[in-house]
Amino acid sequence: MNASTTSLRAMYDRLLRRYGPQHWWPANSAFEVVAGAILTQNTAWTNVEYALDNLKREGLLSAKKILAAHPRRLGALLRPAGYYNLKARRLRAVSRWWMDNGGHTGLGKWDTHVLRESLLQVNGVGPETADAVLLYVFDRPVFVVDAYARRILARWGMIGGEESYDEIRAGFEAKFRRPAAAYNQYHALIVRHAKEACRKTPRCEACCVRGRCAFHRAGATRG
DNA sequence: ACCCAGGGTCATA
DNA sequence: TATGACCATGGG
Repeated sequence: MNASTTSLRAMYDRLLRRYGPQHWWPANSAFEVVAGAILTQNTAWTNVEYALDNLKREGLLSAKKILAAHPRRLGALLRPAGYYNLKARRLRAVSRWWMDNGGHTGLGKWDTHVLRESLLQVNGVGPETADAVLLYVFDRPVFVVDAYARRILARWGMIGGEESYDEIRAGFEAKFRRPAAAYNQYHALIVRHAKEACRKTPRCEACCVRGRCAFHRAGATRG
């Protein structure tokens, strides 16, 4: 991570001033965050909401109910989120993990590193999903490196863009040591900024690594 | 008709 | 270790 450009603290202050607190993760329970983290993999959040609404309506938004549900039925409810067969399996896997380890109460007592390694053993949970759960479910001070964060850090000149997940994460955390609340806020602000700015300006400063980003390519929008 | 979205796994070389 | 195929829907 290249610190020669803008400081992470300065960018954080600017984003917070511009957008205000973001109140993430949108959910009514800890397990809903876990489910959302799986469902949002490479998927627009609006589609995830449809699937989460389906689960709620059917009373299936808990680890226990998901494990008890027929895989066929679970898949049908997840359909709007895409990859629904895959995600049905992943949701089951993470539900099993959740239940076997005492849910929010039991897992909450674990050391952060141990918790992360355990999450990574679950099929369908990779580094980003694991970090999202650590941060938004268990309030651990970790930086979630999603596609937006990668693009923005590249746009800010802090990374080249080709670095590994763990490299970016470690670099960020080394230069921005804060309580979990700040990492929570930062990640949410990045997503907010990337989405918002990218849809309103011809050459946004949020996600365009060089020149126009994919969203602004000819034909994508009339920007 | 194309492009994209809050990734991860698995097979192959 | 590192690429590539695969997973699939809804919205711009």
